[in-house]
Amino acid sequence: MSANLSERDLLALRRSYIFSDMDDGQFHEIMRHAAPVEIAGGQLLFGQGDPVAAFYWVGEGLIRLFRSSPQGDEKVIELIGPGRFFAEAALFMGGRFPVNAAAQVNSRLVAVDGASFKAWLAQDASRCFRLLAGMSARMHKLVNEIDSLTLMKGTDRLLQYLLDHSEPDDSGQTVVELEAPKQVIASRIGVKPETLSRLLHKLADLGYVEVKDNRIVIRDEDKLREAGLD
Amino acid sequence: MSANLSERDLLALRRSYIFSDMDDGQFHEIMRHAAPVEIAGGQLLFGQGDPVAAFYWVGEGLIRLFRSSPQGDEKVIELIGPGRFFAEAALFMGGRFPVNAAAQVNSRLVAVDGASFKAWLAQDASRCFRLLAGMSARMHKLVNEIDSLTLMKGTDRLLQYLLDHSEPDDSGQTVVELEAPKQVIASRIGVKPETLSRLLHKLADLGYVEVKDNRIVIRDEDKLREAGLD
DNA sequence: CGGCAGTTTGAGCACGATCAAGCACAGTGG
DNA sequence: CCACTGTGCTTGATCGTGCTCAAACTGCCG
Repeated sequence: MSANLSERDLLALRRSYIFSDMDDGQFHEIMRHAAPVEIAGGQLLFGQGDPVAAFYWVGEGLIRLFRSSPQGDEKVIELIGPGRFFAEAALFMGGRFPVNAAAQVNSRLVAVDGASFKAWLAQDASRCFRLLAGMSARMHKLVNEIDSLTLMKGTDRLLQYLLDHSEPDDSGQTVVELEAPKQVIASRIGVKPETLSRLLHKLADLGYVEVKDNRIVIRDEDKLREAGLD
Repeated sequence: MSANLSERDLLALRRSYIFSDMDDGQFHEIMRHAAPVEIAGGQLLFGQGDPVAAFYWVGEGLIRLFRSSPQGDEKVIELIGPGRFFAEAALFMGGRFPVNAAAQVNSRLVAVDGASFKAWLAQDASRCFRLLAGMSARMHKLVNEIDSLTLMKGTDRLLQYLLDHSEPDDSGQTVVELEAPKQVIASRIGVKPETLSRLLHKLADLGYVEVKDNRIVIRDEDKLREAGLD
């Protein structure tokens, strides 16, 4: 691998949870084993079961991690946006990716060579601790996911998703900009596209939200938060 | 903590994935910070949100890791039997347990002090690698769990559970001994107890299995494995 | 014997899936 | 420029899995 990484990406990686707090020498040493990757929207980056050669950091774009069933249905496990890593855990998992990864839109990634990274990790236990913490956090999210898939209904999961992704707008409103097409969001929250459509409509009818394409305005955040809904 | 651990448990721990391949000195050093824990069936070991002081190894018995909903329903995330660790990951997760843990039956555990363990880990990166591998494996299982909760129906999950837990019998039959009461297994596979009862009955009617209390004899393993069921 | 927990069985219902049609919009080619 | 096509989303009608509520049954223990 060579180091054709942009200055901007190097800076961002430098501040990431894995590589922060280290001197320039160390950082450039590991970046010698990192390479930029451009991938077009819709393309598969790797498939479940593929051998693991590297892990990735997202500079720009959106990566969809998903499982697919023999029947062709797919379940979106996670959507990975700019500034985040994915597949670090796979390095330690027997050499095979446990999920598929595809670009949702044109994306710019950085691939960090797995073997080099492991060698670099092995030099200092404190480096491992960051990784352990990152993996723990991800495990926690997975447990939450299992929790909400079993203990909650579709509506509740949608509400949770909306509240998790809501942000104050420049005009002072609380807004969710859907990061991907509705069908992908549907899979993410564990319902079919038709159902998501109906759920959004229901919330709109009840006056809780306003839906306009990918933009969802939250009318009454507190009411949503308490709502067990009917 | 003091070291009142039984010789048998020490030996077993010595061979566990975390502590194998190390000399006696190292091992006894860390075991000075381990303590035996006896817990009666039904008792709560720790609750979700409790501060993490230690992680555990099961010598004998069965521990139920679960989440509970505001409505009082609970979802069993995992059942941990003899020879396995749990809550190692929680050490790195901001100091709070992400799930509840209760003894399913009277159990004998070993609690390993978290702070001491982390200090011990920090001395050598290769120790971290074992832990990373263990956590990766657990993450993989969680992803599988999400997968089957969304992509499969109750019957399929039951079949998967049965096949995963089946063992050859002394009399040559393939048998599953349910490790816990049916209601717990039901929660584990993501259905209500009533539903599990009906599903088992259906499989029995179809001639795939024979159910007698906690003992399930698998009639035709291959047929089960292929069966998408009707 | 009565009480209790775990399990089973039954009847009805609700959530969400499925199947199918229709709509809006963008890109393409005649 | 306008049909033609494809894609994403919506809407409607129907169906099925699994939940809810309720009652009865079992084995177990006081």
